Amino acid sequence: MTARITDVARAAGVSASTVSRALRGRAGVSDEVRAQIAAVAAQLGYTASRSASSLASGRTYTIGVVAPYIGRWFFGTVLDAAEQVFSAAGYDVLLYNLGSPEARKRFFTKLPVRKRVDAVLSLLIPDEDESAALRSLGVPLASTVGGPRPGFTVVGIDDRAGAESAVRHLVNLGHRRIGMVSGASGPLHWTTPVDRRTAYLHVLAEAGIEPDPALVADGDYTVDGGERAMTELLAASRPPTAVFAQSDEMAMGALRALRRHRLRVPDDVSVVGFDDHELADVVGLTTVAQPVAGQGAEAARLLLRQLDEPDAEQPGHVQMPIRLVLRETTAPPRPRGPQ
Amino acid sequence: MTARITDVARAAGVSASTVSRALRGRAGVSDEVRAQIAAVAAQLGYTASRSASSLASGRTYTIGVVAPYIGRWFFGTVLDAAEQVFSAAGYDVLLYNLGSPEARKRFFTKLPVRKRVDAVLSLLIPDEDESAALRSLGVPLASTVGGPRPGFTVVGIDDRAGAESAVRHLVNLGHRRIGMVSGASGPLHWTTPVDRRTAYLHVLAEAGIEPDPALVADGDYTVDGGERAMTELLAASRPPTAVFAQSDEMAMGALRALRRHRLRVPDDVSVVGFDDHELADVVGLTTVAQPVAGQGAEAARLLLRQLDEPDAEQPGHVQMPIRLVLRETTAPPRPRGPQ
DNA sequence: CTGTTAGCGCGTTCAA
DNA sequence: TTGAACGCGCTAACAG
Repeated sequence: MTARITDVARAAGVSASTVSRALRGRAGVSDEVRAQIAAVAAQLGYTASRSASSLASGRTYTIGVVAPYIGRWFFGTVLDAAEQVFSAAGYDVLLYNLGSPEARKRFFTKLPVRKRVDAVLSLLIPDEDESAALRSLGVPLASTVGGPRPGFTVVGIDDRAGAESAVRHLVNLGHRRIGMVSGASGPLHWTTPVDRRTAYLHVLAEAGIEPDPALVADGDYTVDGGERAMTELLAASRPPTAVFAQSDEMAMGALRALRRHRLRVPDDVSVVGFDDHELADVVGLTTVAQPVAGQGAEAARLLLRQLDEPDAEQPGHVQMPIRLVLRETTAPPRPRGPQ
Repeated sequence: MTARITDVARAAGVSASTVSRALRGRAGVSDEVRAQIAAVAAQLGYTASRSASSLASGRTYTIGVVAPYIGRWFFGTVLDAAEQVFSAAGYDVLLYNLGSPEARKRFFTKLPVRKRVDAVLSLLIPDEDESAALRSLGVPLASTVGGPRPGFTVVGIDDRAGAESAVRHLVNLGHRRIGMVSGASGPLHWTTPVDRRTAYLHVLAEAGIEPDPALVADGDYTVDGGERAMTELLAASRPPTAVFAQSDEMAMGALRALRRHRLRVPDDVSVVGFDDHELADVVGLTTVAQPVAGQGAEAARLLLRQLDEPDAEQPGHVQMPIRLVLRETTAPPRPRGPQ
């Protein structure tokens, strides 16, 4: 079997406590003894059992990360960046993928992270009960999505400002019939789509454009959903000359739908996305760029800092910069519109 | 604090052992006592401490997943699917993102999963030493990449057949100057790019085409790398009329490079990818489709079966189906080639 | 600076 | 069917 702490202690001719102190870099061990122990431990291939040490110390050196749909670019990228920060600091990551309602319910009722993690990073927006459940863990909490919430350190962007810049861009190009492929309107307590919709309506009002319900469709934050939504918009009696998609993946689905309808972008229809997806550049998508990996890394760092200095002041909300990236899917409307 | 097993025992008027047995569904507890205990536990919000129970039992109900670059579509998708299978079976997932050489080295020397996981799923191809390190954990091992390896259950595809079908497609269209954007040729012991390269050379030989080293460039499995590689190929004295990219992400980078050079696809240059990325459809990319999520889910299932029935026969290698998907980035070469 | 003692919260014998 | 005793491997508090 694998070596235990007493094996190292015996081989080094010291007590188990000394080995423990030496290996964890705690003070109170002479340099030579420490070096000796390190050598013996390395030779025996000794690693302290996390179960045992966390049982004894109460610290787990593990961070719980809860996410919906890891396969989605946005979440995968955030997770990737956060994981790097955590593991560089010696923390492991316990991942919970809560895409399905059952998985989500199971997680929040059983709360398998209880006593298993030192902190939680949430990539999803919990509702009131879920928030309370997380707070009951008694560990630092952070999130990279949604607005400020009590008990959480939230690293996000100004969704309204971002969406406004996208829609305003279309207005400035001269579009009047501006559609929107919105995010999931489902039971998720997701403020993002709401904020972006508010921004959309706000800019239309500002420009004196009457909103048309037939020009808004739900794209469920997926490529396929975006395609369906765009198809729906194109079926309107007076289809849009420009569309704001609340995510790049939906925007790409919209592009696919347009291609299938033999409509040209941006000649017939302009499209703006949101995220600056890794592949947005490939398809020439105009979009609102946000620092996705940056948000994951920053949230991770803030969590680690809370762990290191529990008493230090913590920002409740950090806002990262956004910017409109102009590419090739937007242009002024054609004189007479599509068809 | 959170309730411990003795709290439940006291409240239910039984001993801790009985609570333990009752809650884990072990035999030897009367139905009424079991129901009573379940009620009390639920009311107290009791969940057994994973640290304590794994220390006592040796089982962790945790699976370690090691991956490079979770942010990459392929790995994110595999991970997503695998996680769903694991969590549905009551297992947690410990994620290790080993993108950087330092992270990778740290992981394999310290082996933080020792005594922490019941099994390991590897999304990367370990070299000999790394394989040995994983085997030394003494737990079931599975992988979704590369070829068969001792000690591992590998769920993969026939890389050679897949690459051959892609290159043969180009040959059949009439192309003679066929380039390749290959995968990382770095220190990773990654048999995939080697297999795909072998297939490429094999098909060329079969067609009586002399391979030209100037028509092969390394794209590092990234979009940016694919763009660089394509740019390199275009700088050749006689550039290719068709290109096989070893991944869709590199193919998309190649498309971007072509667009920047004002070359049209497929009129000037044909492009074939590999993976059938979620967005391949959006850009109309012809590619070799493989069941990515399917591989993750299947590997996870095989791992769980090994945990349930340690003595059952296990397949060492499972091959999933592939197929060439024809879209719009491939066509016969123009009579006189580009320029 | 180092060793000894006493748990951390469970699961698992063994008796009853 | 149940309970008491023990130990999983480690860290923390206390001596020395």
